[in-house]
Amino acid sequence: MPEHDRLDKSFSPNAVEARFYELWENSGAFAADPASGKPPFTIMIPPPNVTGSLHMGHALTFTLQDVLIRWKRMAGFDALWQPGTDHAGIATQMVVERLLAAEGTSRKALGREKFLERVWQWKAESGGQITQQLRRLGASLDWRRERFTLDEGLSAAVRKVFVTLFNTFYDVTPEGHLFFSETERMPTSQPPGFITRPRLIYRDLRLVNWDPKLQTAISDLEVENREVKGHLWYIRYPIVGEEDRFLTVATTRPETMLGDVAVAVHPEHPVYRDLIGRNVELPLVGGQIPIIADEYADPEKGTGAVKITPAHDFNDFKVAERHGRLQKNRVVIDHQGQIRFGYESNAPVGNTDAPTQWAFLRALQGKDRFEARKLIVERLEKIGLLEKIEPHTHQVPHGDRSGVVIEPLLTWQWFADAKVLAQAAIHAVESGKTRFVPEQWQNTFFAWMREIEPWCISRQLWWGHRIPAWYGPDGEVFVAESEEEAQRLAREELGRDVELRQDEDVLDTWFSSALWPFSTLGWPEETTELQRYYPTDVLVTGFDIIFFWVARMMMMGSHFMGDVPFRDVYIHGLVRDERGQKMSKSKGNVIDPLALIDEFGADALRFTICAAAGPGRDIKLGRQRIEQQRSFVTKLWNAARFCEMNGIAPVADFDPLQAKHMLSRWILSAADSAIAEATKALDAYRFDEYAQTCYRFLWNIYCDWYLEFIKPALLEDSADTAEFRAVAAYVLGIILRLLHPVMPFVTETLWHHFGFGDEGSLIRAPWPTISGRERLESHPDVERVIALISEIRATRAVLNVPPSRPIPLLYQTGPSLFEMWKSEICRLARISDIEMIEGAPPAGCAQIAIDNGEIKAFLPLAGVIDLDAERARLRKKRDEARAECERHARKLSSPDFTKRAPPEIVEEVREKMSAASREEKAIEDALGRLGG
RNA sequence: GGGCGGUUAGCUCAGCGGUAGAGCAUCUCGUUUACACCGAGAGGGUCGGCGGUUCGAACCCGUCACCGCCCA
Repeated sequence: MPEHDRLDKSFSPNAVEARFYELWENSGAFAADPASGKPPFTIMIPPPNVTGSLHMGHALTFTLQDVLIRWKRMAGFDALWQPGTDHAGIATQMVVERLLAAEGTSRKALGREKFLERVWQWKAESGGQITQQLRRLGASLDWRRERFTLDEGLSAAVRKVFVTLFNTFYDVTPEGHLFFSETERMPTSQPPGFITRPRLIYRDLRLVNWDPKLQTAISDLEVENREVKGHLWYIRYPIVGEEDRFLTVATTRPETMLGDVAVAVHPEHPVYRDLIGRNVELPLVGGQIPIIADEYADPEKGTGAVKITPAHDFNDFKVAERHGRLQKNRVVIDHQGQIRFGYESNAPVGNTDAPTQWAFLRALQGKDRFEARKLIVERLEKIGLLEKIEPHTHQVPHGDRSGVVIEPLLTWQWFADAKVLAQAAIHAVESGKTRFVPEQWQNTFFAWMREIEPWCISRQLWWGHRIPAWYGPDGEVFVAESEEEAQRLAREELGRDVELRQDEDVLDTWFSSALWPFSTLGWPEETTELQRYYPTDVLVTGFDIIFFWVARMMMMGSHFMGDVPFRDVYIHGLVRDERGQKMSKSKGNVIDPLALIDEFGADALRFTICAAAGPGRDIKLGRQRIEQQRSFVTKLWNAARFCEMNGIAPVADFDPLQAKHMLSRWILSAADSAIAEATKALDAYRFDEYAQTCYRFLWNIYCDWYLEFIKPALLEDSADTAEFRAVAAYVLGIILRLLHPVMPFVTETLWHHFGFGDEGSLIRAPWPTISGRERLESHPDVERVIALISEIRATRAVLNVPPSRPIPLLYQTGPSLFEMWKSEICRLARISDIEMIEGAPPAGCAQIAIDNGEIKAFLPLAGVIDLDAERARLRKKRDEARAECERHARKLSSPDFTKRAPPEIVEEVREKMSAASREEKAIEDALGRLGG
């Protein structure tokens, strides 16, 4: 053992964590090495927001990833764990805007350029704190390769992808196959014939989810539906040409009536069918709108008639599209969520003699949508067109960042044709090129991908990748990777130099994240990294992120790389609090992983997470659980301390195959089993089983039995002592290596302390392998001794013989077991002496039986124990044996069973029955001796 | 309304066709070369209900109930 201080009485994580982390990082232990010649193993982290700070969800996902990467690194792979952050367009812009507001200024006051400077400044000062926090967790990311989605390289990839997709057209063959054609110079004014061939990225006037607070489009995924208690307002629309006849519609958003273009009823509706094709007057606004037939109108809902407002409702938009002649762009609410007539192209109709309420409408102009709702309802009531109001609970879309009600808004945006891009990704999962673990998540993936809507990729923000599109004087679009290139295209198409204006908008952050698995490796350059590490081996993430990351990375990776971005997608659960509640700031049940690390150490947190990470389950975590699991870290520490005190240290050329003693062979064999099980568990992403295997082996085998068995030899220096020490050290070395992926700090500390290797070298140590063919053999003798000692202990406990009172043990026939293991039995079962007896045991003995009564022993306790208690104990055991015997007998007596069940099962049951019967007999004998 | 997942010992969860398991908690005993964040032991479950398939079901199928998510 190296010369240094003894291990402290307890492990102090805080004293070693930072030091080891630095040691690893500075020595290049985390670094992937493309030149290594080892097989690669790659994990890309789904990049966290640059604004983010470490929460329990991160702690979970990064712990699992770190376990995998450390394991593979030890197992001889060239492990690349690619770190980085994304620029989080909305979140970051909000953070900086808040700062500006506090300084009394604003984004708009600063102007775009100054604002962006400010954001970069913020990023330099406070961005990416999560990368520091991940170090506290022990995450062994290859920091030298850290990337940011707005890096020059990644930005170039974004531009390239955008331009390429813009210039990619697709067609569908009659067989339904997609094919793509790229052209670099497709004139904006497309010749006829090309018009039917859509681009993979295009600009379109469509309804999008508009966040009136942030004033940008957001994607479907950034919208969350919240249940809201609202109302259903029943509004009467006068039927044209009939006095006092109305068609009543029910709506949750009365203010949108200003933009109605029709009323729809079900084509088969018994009452309304005759109204189809006629008109109603649009109240307040005036003018006539048609009554149309559409199955969207559900006869069961409301009145069965629905108002159609295509410019402000997704469903209505589709209805209007089906009825081509309807005016689709009748916009009455603007980007700030205010009433705005004449916004785009339309104004109130007001061209008939219907009672248009001009003054009222003028007063509405510029009013907030919710205030307008109130005013409109009041006015309708006043003129007698409000039939009734019912309370109504419904789902209302809210922006997940801003928290305000989303307004569907008709705007020009850029879209990616997700439907087409999804095809290859769907196929990859169908064909097993990418595998979900647990498998059922593929259904979620399929459901989303098969129904996917066009992906709105433009955002009305400043922080992000500016859309590489430039507009000419007459609105011609030139999409290019640079302004010079756009100029060239413009010159080519227009025949002259013109002034170009770049699109003001930026791209959705997820657009760049989707490229992460290859853009970080240097794409579009053909780097060695790209060739070596793509496709990556596994993506580890939560199910809430399947659509955001998994789906989009799959789409982009499949399209641009021609292969999936990852082979496996491991989906873990969500972290919840002890009671199963989702952690949220508003509930106040958030736990800070850094506080837990401070208190219990990173190893304890990591082990707790790992042990709880069963497949397809959410993970309930709280302080208490970590406190409990910390005892395992302590157990390891104390076992090591015991070893240290007893001069256990690695023996240089120790060969486990040469170990002679039965105990040595038994523990080495058990270690082999633990290695095999732990490795198998990790291979199957069974983090819980991996943790449990290590736990059991260290605690219930190594500590509880092996160390206990060898204690006397350590003390007295017997012939076996040297071997026992060597084996103990060897097995400790296995334990440290097995546990290193999940508990890197304590294991690394002990590794060096015991002289297994240099300081900080465990991370590079080889993953343990099974030591030899016969190691997985069984060792019935040791198992029997353990069973015997356990039986004696149990008997003593039930009979209230205190451990402080040694008692003798008698045995009848001569298995050498008792002689061979005499001292162990005596010590561990608190036996004073072991003696062989001839003939029947003396009266008043308690009987110990193992191997179904094959091996018997007796505790002569006459006068010491309560014979009634012993009788009761034996009767209970006998009844159990008898019941078991009968159960088996019943089975065997059924001809159905013996005829139809597999013979080996029948044989097994027969075995069990006879064993139970022998046991019953043995106990019966003992009872007889006790006269009961 | 559609889909997915869950319902097993007081708690947290394994097991997913051949006699119900672990950890924690509870109770009893215990200072024995580390460890009371410990050691030895014990008690505790008709595996959500009902049907079905099977020689045999916690496990497969159907159905219902309750809980939780996701999508409309």
